[in-house]
Amino acid sequence: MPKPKPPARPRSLSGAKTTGGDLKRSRRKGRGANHSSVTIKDVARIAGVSVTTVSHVVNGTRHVAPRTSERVRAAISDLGFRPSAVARALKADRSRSIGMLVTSSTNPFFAEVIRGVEEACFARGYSLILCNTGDVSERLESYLATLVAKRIDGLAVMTTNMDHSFFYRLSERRPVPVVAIDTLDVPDTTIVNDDSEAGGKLAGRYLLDRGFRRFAVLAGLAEHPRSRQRLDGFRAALAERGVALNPERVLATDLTVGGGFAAMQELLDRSAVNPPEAVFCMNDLLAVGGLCALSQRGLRVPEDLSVIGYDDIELAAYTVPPLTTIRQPAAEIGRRAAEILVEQIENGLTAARTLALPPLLVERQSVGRAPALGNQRKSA
Amino acid sequence: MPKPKPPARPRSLSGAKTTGGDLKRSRRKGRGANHSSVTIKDVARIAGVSVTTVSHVVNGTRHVAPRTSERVRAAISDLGFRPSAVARALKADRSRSIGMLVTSSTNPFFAEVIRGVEEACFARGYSLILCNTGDVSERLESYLATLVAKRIDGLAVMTTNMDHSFFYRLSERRPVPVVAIDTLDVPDTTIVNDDSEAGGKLAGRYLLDRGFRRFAVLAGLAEHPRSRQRLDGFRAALAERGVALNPERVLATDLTVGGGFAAMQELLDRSAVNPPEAVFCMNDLLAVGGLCALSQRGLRVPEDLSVIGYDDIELAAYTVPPLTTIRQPAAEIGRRAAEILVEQIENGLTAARTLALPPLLVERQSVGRAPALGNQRKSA
DNA sequence: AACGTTTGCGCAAACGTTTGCGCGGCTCTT
DNA sequence: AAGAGCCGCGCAAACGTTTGCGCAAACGTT
Repeated sequence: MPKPKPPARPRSLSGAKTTGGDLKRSRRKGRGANHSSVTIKDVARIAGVSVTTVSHVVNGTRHVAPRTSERVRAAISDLGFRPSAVARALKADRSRSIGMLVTSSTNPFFAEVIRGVEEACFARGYSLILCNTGDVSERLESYLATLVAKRIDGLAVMTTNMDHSFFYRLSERRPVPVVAIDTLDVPDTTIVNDDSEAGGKLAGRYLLDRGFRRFAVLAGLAEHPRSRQRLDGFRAALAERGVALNPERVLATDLTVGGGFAAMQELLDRSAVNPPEAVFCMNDLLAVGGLCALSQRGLRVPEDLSVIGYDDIELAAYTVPPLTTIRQPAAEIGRRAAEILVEQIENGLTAARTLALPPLLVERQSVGRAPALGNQRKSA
Repeated sequence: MPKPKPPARPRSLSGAKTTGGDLKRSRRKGRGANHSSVTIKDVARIAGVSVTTVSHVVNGTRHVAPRTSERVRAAISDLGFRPSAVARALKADRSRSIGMLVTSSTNPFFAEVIRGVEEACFARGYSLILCNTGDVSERLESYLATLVAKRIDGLAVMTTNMDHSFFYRLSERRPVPVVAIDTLDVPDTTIVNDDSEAGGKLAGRYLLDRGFRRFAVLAGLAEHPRSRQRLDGFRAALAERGVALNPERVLATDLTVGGGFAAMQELLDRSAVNPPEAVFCMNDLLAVGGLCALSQRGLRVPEDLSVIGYDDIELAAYTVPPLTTIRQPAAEIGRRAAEILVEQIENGLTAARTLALPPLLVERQSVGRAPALGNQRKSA
């Protein structure tokens, strides 16, 4: 029973001009000598002005005489007045907060995107409500209900295995502007992405340039549209040079380290004869797992097998060996998504569009050179 | 003088271009046939009852005749009514959201803790507002102001390099219950932690048991209290067996992969003669960086040098070699912190206390055995 | 039949803001 | 000297809930 501290709030009541009636509550709401719930009325009383005036000096919404304004400001800082965002939200019907639905905020790539979103939101004066759905639909529904109840101004969605019906349902009675991140093909919705097809091509061409011809890929599950797109790009790059990708060498797995580890093992088992020279992993997590599996089997990277990843998570620079990978500008994706969202919130809905940021090849040490082409010079 | 901003709230879909002058808002608030801003009044009207009754059936706060209740429920679902959490927050002076101040949500350990916090908050009906401070104090202040304005019900703080003045300032006019995570020695505040000293001991004893005697430590910067505590535990374990830790073999670095990489290089440079047999890294990020540096130098782990980490981030199981480490129950720490916070919010402030969850040694492959003791049998 | 008691529900105030409307007093013009 | 305009400010009504108080009708008891 920690006795609350002495009343930080003088509350010199009455004494002022209100002639309304003689009964005055000395304390609002049973909250005795409680914390700083000082309201605009308190400020007004102390400064000897109306709440209107206080509001206007706080917001700079109309001219106030310098002397008055000064008194008000003094009262505000004396009392430590903080306008209630809650009351404002009620009045203005905008909460200045946006919700973010994400499969798992612990995925390093997602985490980076989230940071970008949060950063940009903050810069624009919005707060971010984080919601981990784990892609389970009841949680998702429940979160959505909460967010709607909280009257969020916008919604950012980054979910891997979301079926599209979700977006359909969302758009039919769309409560707020929505932006989808790192996804594809969602109807009538603005999307921010990297250009995954370009990324896949980058990987394919690079591997070809290094002289490789026999590839394997650790792909996402079939539902994951991003990894399908990357695969398309990869295949396209191969096709440009007349190289085919053996479908049996494309393994679907979920996009986790564990998935990569297991998939790589399976790949090795499957391809005892005629093994691939290089494997393209749909994300760095997969690559990390794959690297680990290779090492367990006593295979060296890149001497025995080359590996290329996707995302360029922070750790990719410090794997053994450091991972050559396709960089997605994760934080930038997040930032842009948030900016677009805020833009939509503040300037009204614009037509849905897709923004695809260019990926970038980051050359490190997990990709070697095919022996037969060792003499060929490329990209210092 | 700042011209008041333009109305700027079109909100209505592009359908009808409302020419000025002909004002005939058929809906409240100029929001055309827009989304679900249906209020309790609408429900009341449709159901033919008072708002009081609607409120009571929504909240189950008093008996309502079955027939009435049924009508109300029907109206609610017909109209898609969602009570406004904003209005509720205003009325009840509790927002059912809590703020989380964190240095960087991208750190894998933090990310896991955050997930735990978020999960537990959600389970208790609270939402989480995520704030990345990057440990820069202006951002922190700014976030704090925002959170206070939003009338958060509680605050979780997980910041690495926070000086204590912050907590002092926080506690002097404490706006809400606060819980600090993964920190130490903050005055008058509930803390949730792992028992880092025990963790340090675990690491020390394990390494000793494996026969090692010459150690190095990749520590956090001096300010980081957690790593100081881990170091204390480590030293204590060594002292139990009369082994000393050479202070020159304790490197202070910031707790990142890059930091670990650099620190390991420096360590190697420094200790060309009489190199350590095993190095204790204050977190797994450091260890990952260290592993990478070792590999670059052509040193094998654990044959040439053993490495033990701290945290057990997900990736630790997939490094090359897989990392032996001290596991912190990260998500559990987050969950417990959130539960304590909610408890404080709902049942009033309790005395500040510290909860230290036990860490656990996870044996993998980055720690070998000292040659001289190779014959000794221990834990399969 | 008269009177308590219970049942079922509504009135209206309050939560902390913002903002349209309007009202005095001052200054300027003629 | 008198109107016109401007300057500085306040009143009060919202925004969408919750909830203390109280009222009418139905019920149960003598």
